[in-house]
Amino acid sequence: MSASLDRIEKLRKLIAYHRALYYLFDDPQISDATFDSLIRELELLEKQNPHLVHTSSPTQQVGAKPLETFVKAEHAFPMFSFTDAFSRDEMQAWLERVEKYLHKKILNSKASQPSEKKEAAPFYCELKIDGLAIDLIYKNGLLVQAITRGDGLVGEDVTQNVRTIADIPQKLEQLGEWPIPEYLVIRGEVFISKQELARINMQQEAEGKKPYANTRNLAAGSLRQLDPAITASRKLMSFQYDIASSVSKSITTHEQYHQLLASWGCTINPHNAVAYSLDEIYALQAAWEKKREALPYEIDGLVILLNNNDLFVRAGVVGRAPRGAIAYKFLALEATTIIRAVHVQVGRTGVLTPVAELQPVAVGGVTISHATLHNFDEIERLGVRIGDTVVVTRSGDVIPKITAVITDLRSGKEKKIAIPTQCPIDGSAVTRDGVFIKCTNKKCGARNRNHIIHFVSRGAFNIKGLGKKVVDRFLDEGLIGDIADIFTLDTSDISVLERFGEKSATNLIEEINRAKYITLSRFLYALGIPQVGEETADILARRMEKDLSFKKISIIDVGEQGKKYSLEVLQELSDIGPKVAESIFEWFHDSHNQTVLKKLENAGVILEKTKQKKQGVLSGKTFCITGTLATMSRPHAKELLENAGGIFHATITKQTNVVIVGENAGSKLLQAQKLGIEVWTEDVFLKKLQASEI
DNA sequence: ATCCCTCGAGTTCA
DNA sequence: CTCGAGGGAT
Repeated sequence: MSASLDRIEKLRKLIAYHRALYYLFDDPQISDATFDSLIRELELLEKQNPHLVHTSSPTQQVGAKPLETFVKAEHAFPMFSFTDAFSRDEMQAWLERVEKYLHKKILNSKASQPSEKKEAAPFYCELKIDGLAIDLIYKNGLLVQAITRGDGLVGEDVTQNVRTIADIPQKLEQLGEWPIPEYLVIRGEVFISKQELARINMQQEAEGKKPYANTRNLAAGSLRQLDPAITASRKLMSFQYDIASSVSKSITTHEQYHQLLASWGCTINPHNAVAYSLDEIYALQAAWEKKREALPYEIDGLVILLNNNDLFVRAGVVGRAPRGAIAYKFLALEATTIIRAVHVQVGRTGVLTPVAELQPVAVGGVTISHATLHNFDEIERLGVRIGDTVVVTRSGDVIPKITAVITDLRSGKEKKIAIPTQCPIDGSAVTRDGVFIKCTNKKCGARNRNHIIHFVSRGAFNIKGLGKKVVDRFLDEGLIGDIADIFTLDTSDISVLERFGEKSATNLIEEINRAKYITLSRFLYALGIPQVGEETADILARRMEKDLSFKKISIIDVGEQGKKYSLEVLQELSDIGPKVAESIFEWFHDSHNQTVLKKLENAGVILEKTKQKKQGVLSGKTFCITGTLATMSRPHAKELLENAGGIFHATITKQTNVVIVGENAGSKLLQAQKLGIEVWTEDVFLKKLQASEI
């Protein structure tokens, strides 16, 4: 119990500190998502320990106290914030809470039928824009005061600055049937576009000033300039979305508030919508999560309100937020968690890679339990220790990344991560090579295993049915010791293994026999020579094929007895310089490698000529694929491309002629647009292929 | 000597 | 997908 008390105290202090940075100084040092993550942990702990909750806790407060530089102004109607929901379950729970509190079903089964949509919708959904809320006070239709949220009760008077925002009317005009009340308090969001953030940050950088972290940050900073001229020079935008003061009794829904606001000349977000069911809300949320990138401004979710104003008021306020509304946020792309342990892996090249074992945490829709720390310099740079609370991100990239350590949450029991002095697999000595620490034993178990896995992988020997799991079993059973042993396996070796029947054993052996015929280029790649990947292997193969006859591995004349391909000759090849040449030379010079080559030859591995590049409609063009293609896998697309004479590359370069985009296109699409590269959809690609067959 | 471009290598979860 | 580093151009 005292451990959680300690954690609660630390969290409270930390949250109060970051909240002050955020609200008072517009200078957040952690992201909103990280902040949310901390708040949620505190809320959970407080829930488990209700006796420890008191009003001073940050969970019981809104915002922070205003700064002294602006004149304080009291809100006539307190400004609240919203409770967050991150999942459908939480939305469901919210609805149940509200219904229980009101003793009333919000959703009657009839209204959720599309044909019964004549009644007012139960929900109103708005985009939750990442800006700051503002109170706008109008007297007889004239804007007299604008107040920031502050702590919800007292904010700052920023009227002069707000007068520079075009989207906020200085004077309301009656455009429809509704008269403008004498006294009116409108709520709105002030924000700034992503484009404007980019423009201003470029300026800041040119002037050697600190760039703004995000659009919210910039909007807040711009609104709180003491000189309104600066505010005016930045294109602040605004939508108005609520009326706090009372209006005609005939207005019964939140949707009508928006119609009213529009009829008075306010700026309304055109994307707001009503919803008749939770399912509709889910669909909207999912749709916006996809489309958010395309919006000119940042949104971090949707705000869902009870559309009926009477019910909304009756639902009251809980803590700091109205019960009748909820912020349905998009999946956070980062979260905080604790490092439970650090394991060291050994890769094919002998590099020791530290991998953090994390307390599982949901980030961007998946549960993360491991994250690479890359190398020991990275650990040093982050200053991370075992037991630390860290920030894990998963933005755009699929691979989770530890981006920061929250040192304020340390209890003192965290352990430093020791730099290994020996290989964790076999205890061999290690050496330092740049940022990497490497196992010196070339036959190290882990290295051998990963080497074999590389050898049979697609792009190399491409032996189907021989993946990591099977390789591990064969190694454990002593069926194979090195890559060459694969080719001398026979059915009887395998079929004795558990869960390996006659049939699957035969299939695998057939697959292995088929793989014995391999192009020189793939063969060289499969060997796993350091610095030699697919491209370099191809260059090397094409050179060797010019003056050699094929089939026998022994024709590869590099290394100890090598005369044909000396270091000098290798370096003459494009893209091969002294380092790569030396790596190749050394690999062939190694006696163990020579033995393996001989074993491969004896086992019947036959080299074939690397395929000539075909001629076709796509000849001479270089292609790159991003996203998921609907009608074919990527390797298949690659094959089709090459059959039509095209060249496939995994990455976009200046030499790329065409980028083919599928579903969920990644960053490559943006890059292509930047470089002005032609973009084809899958349909266009298929049509071109068809044209080539005629 | 310096910059820019490209390749190699490592890695997560469902 | 991104980082680091090798290779080549300037």
